[in-house]
Amino acid sequence: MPFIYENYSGFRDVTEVVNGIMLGTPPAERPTMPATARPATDSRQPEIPAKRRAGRPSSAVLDQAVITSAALRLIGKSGYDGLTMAALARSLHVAPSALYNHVTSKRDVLVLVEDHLASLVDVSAFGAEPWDEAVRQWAWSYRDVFSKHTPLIPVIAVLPVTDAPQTLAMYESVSEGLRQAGFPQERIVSSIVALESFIFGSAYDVTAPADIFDPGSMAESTPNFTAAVRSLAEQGHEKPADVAFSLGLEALISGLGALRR
Amino acid sequence: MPFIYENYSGFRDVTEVVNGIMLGTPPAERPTMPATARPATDSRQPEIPAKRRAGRPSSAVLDQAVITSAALRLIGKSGYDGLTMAALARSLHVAPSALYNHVTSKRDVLVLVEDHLASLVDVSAFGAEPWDEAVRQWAWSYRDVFSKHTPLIPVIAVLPVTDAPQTLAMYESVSEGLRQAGFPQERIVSSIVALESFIFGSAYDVTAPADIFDPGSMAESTPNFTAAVRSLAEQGHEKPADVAFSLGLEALISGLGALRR
DNA sequence: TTCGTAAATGAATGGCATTCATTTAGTGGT
DNA sequence: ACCACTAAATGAATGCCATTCATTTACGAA
Repeated sequence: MPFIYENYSGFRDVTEVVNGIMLGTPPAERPTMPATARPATDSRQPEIPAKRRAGRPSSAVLDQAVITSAALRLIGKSGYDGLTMAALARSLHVAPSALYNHVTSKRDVLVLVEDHLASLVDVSAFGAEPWDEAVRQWAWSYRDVFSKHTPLIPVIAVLPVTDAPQTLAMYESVSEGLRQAGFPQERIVSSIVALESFIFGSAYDVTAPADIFDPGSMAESTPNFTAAVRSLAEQGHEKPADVAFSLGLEALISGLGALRR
Repeated sequence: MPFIYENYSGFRDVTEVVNGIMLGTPPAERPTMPATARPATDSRQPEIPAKRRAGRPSSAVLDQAVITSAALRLIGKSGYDGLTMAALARSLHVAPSALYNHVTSKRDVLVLVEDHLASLVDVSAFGAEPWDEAVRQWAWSYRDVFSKHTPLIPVIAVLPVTDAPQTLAMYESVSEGLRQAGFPQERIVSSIVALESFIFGSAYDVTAPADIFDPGSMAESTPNFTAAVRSLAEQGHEKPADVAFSLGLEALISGLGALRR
C-alpha cells in the first residue's frame, strides 16, 4: 500500500513531494498527464527533472553511449568508489533497474568505459615515426590514461578483445607498426603483451603514495634497501614513478628491438 | 526478546539447537557452565564446535596469525570471491565482529595475506648466483606466487612497505644483490620498481582466458593483429603468458644490466 | 486491432563490511 | 581482597550494494 513512499533523491516531482516524502494517491490511481500538459514549474526548474511515469517512454532515455559518458562523468567527480549502479542511475534520472535493459552487469559498464578510454590512447606515431619512438609515445600515453583508471586494470587484463572494439583497434595499429619495423610475425603479440604488462603495472605506481618506500622503524634491519631509497630521494627531482617507467620502457624497447630482422 | 533466534551456521551447540533454531532461555538467564563440566557430546562431535558464550574467552581464540592462515585456507578453497568477513569468521567459529578486535578492516586482512605470500617468493639466488640469474629466478617466483592472487595486486602496488615486513625483507635481498652486482645506488629502487611493475602486469596474463586475443568477427578489419595472433598460435606450444613473460624479462634484464658500473 | 517486444518503474532480495552495546575474563593497583 | 580497566568475545543492528522480477507503457508489425 504505497500511500506514503520515498523517491530517488535528486529525482523528484516538486508538485508532489514535500521533505523527500511523497504524499498522495498511489501511482496506479493517478490520472496520466502528457508531458506537454505538465505544470510550468517543470520547465523553470530543470535541475529537478520531472518524475517519469512507469512504462516505456516515448523516446528512449538510455543507450550504451549515454551510460558510458555518464559513468565517465561520475568517475571523474566521485572516483570508482562513487561508481555504483544506483549513483549511475541517479545521474541519468532513471531507476537502477533500467540500466539492466542495456548492460548485463556492472562489469559491462566497466568494459564500456575501458573501451572508450582505449580510444584515447595515442597510436598516431605508428607509421609516422621510427618504431621505437612510436612505441615510446604509445606506451607513455597508455600509462597516463590508465593511471587515472587503475580499477579497470583487473578487467582489461583478462578481457577478450572481441568485447572491446576500440581496444582491438589499438592493437591493430601497434601490430602494423611492429610488422613494418621488421618484427617477426610470431613475436609481435608477445612483444605487445610484455609491453602492456609493464604498462599496467606502472599505472599503479603512479597512484602510489610518495612515501611508499619509507622503511620507517625497520630501517636498521634493511640497510641496503634503505640506502637505495635515500639515494634515489637525494638524487632526482623527477617523479619516482616516471623515472622507473622510463628506465623499464627504454630497457624493453632496446631489448625487444633485438628481435627485428 | 531472543527466546528464539538463529545461530551461525556450522557453529552450533547440539545440546540446544534443533533445525538451526535455538530454543530455550535467553543467554542472560542461562546459568554459566564451565567448559570442564560440558556434556560429553562436545568432545565426541568436534565437527560441531560448542557454542561460545558472549564475553571474553579464557584463552584468546584469534590473533593475526590465526586470521591470516584461515584467510589463506579460505582463498584456496573458495577463491577471493569467497573471502568475506562473514565466511572468514565462520571458518574460525567466531562472530564476524570478533575479527575487528585484531584487524581494522578487510583491507587489513588482505595486507596480512600479501605479506605472508611475499615470504614465499624465492630470493635465495641473490648472493649465490650471478645477478642476472638471481633476478630471473626471483622474477619467475614472484610472478608465479601472485598469479594465483591477482586480487591482491591493487593492494600491494600502493602499500607502504612499513605495513609489510616480509615484503620489505624481500626488497632488502634484491637491493643487496643489485648493489653487489655493481648497480649504482640511485638506480636500484627504480630498477626494482620497473621489474615489479612488469611482474604484476604479467601475473594478470597468467589468469587470462586462452582465447583472449581471438578477434572473432572483427578479424577482417584487423589484418595485422589477426595474422600476428594466428602466427603465435601456430608457432609455439608453450603457454603464451610464459613466452611473453620470458621475452619481456630477458629484455629488462639485458637493458637494466647496462646500468651497472 | 491486436500482439509482441522494448524500455521504463517500483519493490523486493540477499549479501556485504562495519559499528555498537553488552558480556565476560584477566590484570594491575591500592 | 576488592576495584577499575582493558581485552576479546557475542548479538543485533545499519546502510549500502548489485541484481531480479513483476508491472506498466509505448511502438511497430502482422
